[in-house]
Amino acid sequence: MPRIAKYDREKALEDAVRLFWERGYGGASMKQIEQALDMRPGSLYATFGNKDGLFREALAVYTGRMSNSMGRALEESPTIMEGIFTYLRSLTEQITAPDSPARACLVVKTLLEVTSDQPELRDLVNRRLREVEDYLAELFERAREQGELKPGVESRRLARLVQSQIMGLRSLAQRDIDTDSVKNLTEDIITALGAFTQHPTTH
Amino acid sequence: MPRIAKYDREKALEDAVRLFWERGYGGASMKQIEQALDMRPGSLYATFGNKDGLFREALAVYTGRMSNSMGRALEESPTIMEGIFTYLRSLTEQITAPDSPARACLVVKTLLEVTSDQPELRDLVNRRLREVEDYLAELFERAREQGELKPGVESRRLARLVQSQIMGLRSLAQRDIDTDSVKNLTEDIITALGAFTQHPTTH
DNA sequence: TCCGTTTTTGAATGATTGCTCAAATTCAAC
DNA sequence: GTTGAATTTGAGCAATCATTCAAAAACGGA
Repeated sequence: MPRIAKYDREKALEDAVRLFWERGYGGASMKQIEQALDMRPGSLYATFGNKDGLFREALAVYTGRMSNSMGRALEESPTIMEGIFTYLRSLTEQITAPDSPARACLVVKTLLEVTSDQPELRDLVNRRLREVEDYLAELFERAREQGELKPGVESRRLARLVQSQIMGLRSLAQRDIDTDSVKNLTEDIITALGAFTQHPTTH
Repeated sequence: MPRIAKYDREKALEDAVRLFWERGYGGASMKQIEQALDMRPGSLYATFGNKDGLFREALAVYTGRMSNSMGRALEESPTIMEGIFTYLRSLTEQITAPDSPARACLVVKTLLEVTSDQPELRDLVNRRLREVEDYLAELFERAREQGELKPGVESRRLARLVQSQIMGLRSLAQRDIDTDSVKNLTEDIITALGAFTQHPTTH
């Protein structure tokens, strides 16, 4: 067995996430990818197949990180709804960090970028977003059973509402706007979601 | 004075709005623009300068339409907050129409697409979004004075919240999702905003 | 040290990008 | 008709796009 792989696959994918997150799928050229990952075309194509393949793997890394972040917030919170609010605050800290490649979500950026002549990518991001919706719906169904939600609240509708809140928060945060305004917005979103929770939101 | 302009500028801009709205700025190639507007490169560049110039004019047409739509909703409503809710419902009807080029907002699509090496475009969309924020803030300041808002609600924060709601609504609607779910989401957003209004939301 | 396999390199591919401009066309004025 | 200015045309520009592949380099095993 000769020659060990010089380039760490994980390190390369981290760089890819950063570049795609900052510039989007179409906005990141292979030349820029070569620079960011410090790899030559031959190695890139041998390792990831093509630009699509690299993007898919980078997207998987990105969504995995986001899931972990939400999971951690839920673990350290006494109730599900408080876990959601804790996650929103944690997310706000993350995206307003000075070294964040972008504040908007990479999945949403791709959703808004991709057209009907890229059906594979389109289906991929739709699948990811549907998975998040399903996960949230399960969470809120448990929250409902535990009396955390007002009577009559549908868990799946609340799931889509919360997903739209995250999309809106992160898209607005992509504006040229100061960090305090983003944090205020997060608190206002939590307040607004209080219309669906049994007990008034704490903050 | 010879030769009258064959191509109707307004008609061309309408086609440009449709194409850019569907495919985004970078996703619409000049070849596709030539087809959609039925114009040859020479006419295009003579009329609009370059791709940037065409996009700027198309964006102005788009934002003008959106402003009109909100203005109409506010006119036909007895209070400001009801006008906002009427607008949200009207917007939902518009974007779920089968011939809509996209459900997501063209300005937000551009905001998430544009990078730091396109500072003019970046500034342009930020300016437009700031204008909407300012307009909403004035509206909500009036609403506050007329007792439509709960005590302590800041008009500018509410303006950014509502803008983020619209961004979230339209971004989620861009998912492969049925019309009824979008309409339900709109109602849930209105319910959520009820946390800031003096009288409970009607629907 | 040499071998054999794998990885890396980077020049080159054809297609597409936004854009230019000389030539052809069109129409009002006469 | 003829003229003359404005508009339209479309071939063609250099640059960039994603991608390929033969050659060079790198390294474990002998």
